Amino acid sequence: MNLKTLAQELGLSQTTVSRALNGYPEVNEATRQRVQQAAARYNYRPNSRAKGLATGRAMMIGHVIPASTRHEMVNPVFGDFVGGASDAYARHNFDMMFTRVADGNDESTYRELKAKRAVDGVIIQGPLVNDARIPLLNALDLPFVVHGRSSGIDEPYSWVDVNNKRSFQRATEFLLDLGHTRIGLINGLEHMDFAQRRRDGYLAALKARGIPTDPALMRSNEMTEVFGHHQTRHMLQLDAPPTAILTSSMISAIGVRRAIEEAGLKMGRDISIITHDDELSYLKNGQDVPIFTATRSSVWKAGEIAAEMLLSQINEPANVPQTRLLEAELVVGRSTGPAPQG
Amino acid sequence: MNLKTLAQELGLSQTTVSRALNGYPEVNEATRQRVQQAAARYNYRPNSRAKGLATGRAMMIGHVIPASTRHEMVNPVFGDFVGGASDAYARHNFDMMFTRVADGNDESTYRELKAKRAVDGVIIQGPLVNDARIPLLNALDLPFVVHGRSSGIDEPYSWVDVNNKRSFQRATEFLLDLGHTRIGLINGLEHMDFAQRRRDGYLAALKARGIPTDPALMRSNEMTEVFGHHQTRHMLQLDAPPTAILTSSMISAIGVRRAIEEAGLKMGRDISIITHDDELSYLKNGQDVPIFTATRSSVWKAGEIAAEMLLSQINEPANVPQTRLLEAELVVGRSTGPAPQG
DNA sequence: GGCGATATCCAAAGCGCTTTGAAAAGTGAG
DNA sequence: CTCACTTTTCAAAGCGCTTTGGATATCGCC
Repeated sequence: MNLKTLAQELGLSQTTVSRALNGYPEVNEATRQRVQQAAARYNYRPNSRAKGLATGRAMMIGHVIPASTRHEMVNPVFGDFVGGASDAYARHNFDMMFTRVADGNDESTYRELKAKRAVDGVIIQGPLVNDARIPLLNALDLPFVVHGRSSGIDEPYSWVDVNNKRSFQRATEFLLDLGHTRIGLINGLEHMDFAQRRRDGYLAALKARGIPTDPALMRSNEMTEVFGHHQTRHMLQLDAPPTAILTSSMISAIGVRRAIEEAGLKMGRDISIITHDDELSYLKNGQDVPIFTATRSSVWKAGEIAAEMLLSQINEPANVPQTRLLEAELVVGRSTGPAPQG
Repeated sequence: MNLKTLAQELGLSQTTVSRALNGYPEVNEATRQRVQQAAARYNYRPNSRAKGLATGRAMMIGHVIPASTRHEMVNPVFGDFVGGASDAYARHNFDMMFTRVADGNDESTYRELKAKRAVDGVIIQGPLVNDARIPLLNALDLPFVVHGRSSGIDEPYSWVDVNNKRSFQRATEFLLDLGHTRIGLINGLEHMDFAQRRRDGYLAALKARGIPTDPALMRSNEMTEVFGHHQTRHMLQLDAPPTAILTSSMISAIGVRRAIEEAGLKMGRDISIITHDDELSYLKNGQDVPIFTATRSSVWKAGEIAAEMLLSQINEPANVPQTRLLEAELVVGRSTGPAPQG
């Protein structure tokens, strides 16, 4: 069923039928009813490609996923962010498109997306320090919103980010207040912008109290369970092991806990943990009382906000760029306690 | 830049330019070179909607995600499957589209996808027992492949599945051979088809050895870490606690292990665990020697296979339906050992 | 030198929609 | 009953591509 035959069926022109369905005022209310009923009866939906061609709108948002690290697509943080975004898209009748791209082909992928007019805008996830995608997309004039920020980029762009520096600074101060002075940091990959900001927060808090930093206590890598476990085991074997560990994700925190328990220590008594908690849907931090003391900020929510921002910019290109800085809350769980005496 | 102006620029007709770029033979090789170079120079890409309208192909595969359970999209199994699928799509220049759908609106969503011609085919994930989507899609005549099967559906359809029954039967037999007779089953939601098949395998193995089944040892729910932990704690408090536990996912196995360790028991000595391991990219089962003994089958790979199957059906509607049953391997890790004497 | 076959290119139609500009129908005042 | 307006409908152009059915140029061969 298409417009043409539907119009014939109704004895009307395509114009009138189209307008009736799209809510234009210049069509008699009675006719509109007739048209809508017929459309429902025949289960008519305008062909999305034809409509897109005529309107110039794709009604589609692109997400580009680097294939480099398999993890990216599969990363639970990624999943939750995308879940939130797609809620927003659904509200506006947009769809989301995923393109996996071989390593290093980002640029041509974005160019292609633009040239093909496949999407109305894109979301950038996991920005690096000095991320080349930002100047590229600005140059391409393709609407975009970044989840996170990119240190070193001067030009304006739209972003939604958590105040990573502040939240890790607060978490570190919290541990310092409990008397901890040897605090480990198990962080994400160093070239990721968020990891750098978290480290900055950690360092700032230590510096403010005149606590020296120890490179042996600062590790960064992809935040898997195994990584958390591995690094914790190493740190515990140091001559002066940490009494507290700060980690960048719940997943690695699970590994940290595992290493602690394997060492016969008790979390929250012998050694404290604070983790960043993205409030992942399938990885809840305990039921009522959180297992881990955590800096908490919902990445699902961030996805919604970023998507709404992007859609608003597509509709109103005037109000670009927009930015939004979210503050993480510091929630106290059972994984922190006063530094052990000794 | 579009075909028309590119053709003008070259002093050729749109026909020739189009054919040159699409590799048709009836164009002089020299001209083709000229055209390709010009296309590259202007960074020309055919407008995907126009192309789709002309060809009737969307070059897009749909994935519909029920919003009911937030978990769905975020579920790591989902993520890995989709990762594998998108690898296959990328090879064939297809893109993937995600539509989140409010609970219970599946039917209208699929109808709409069909009517709008938004996609060339869809993938069904997480089939239930007697899943209504299968007859619907058959009726709609929209190409689809199911990841898993649906017991109770008679009509033919294409699927890719792991031999869940057999693999859990083998795992159970393995435990029985080690002398275990009280074996717990921590399974996925009962209305999920895979959970039912796994239970069947478990029951078949017990029955073959004349071991009575105990409902107190069979639990099913969404497979979170917390669920594994919670159920294990309960089971360990029984008068006759299990000496082995079979669980349906690595994530809940982690919870199982936590409960075991909290109880002061040692995994692999006091109590054995076998888990199903989907070989999730970010949740590896140990490095060289697996942590958990596991029935192993890569869900990433399954995604690739399902996607290839769907694409082949789109190109060749004749060879429908196809099916593919994957056998899981049983890999021995450090989580199993002989049943403790007692 | 002419003829059929082949290689190369082109004009125009068509995919299914939106939207412009105009026509037809209806309305109320004079 | 007319005229000026508003309301309602329509024909046709256009979005950017593919593809059909020719047209034109080239070639081998007798």
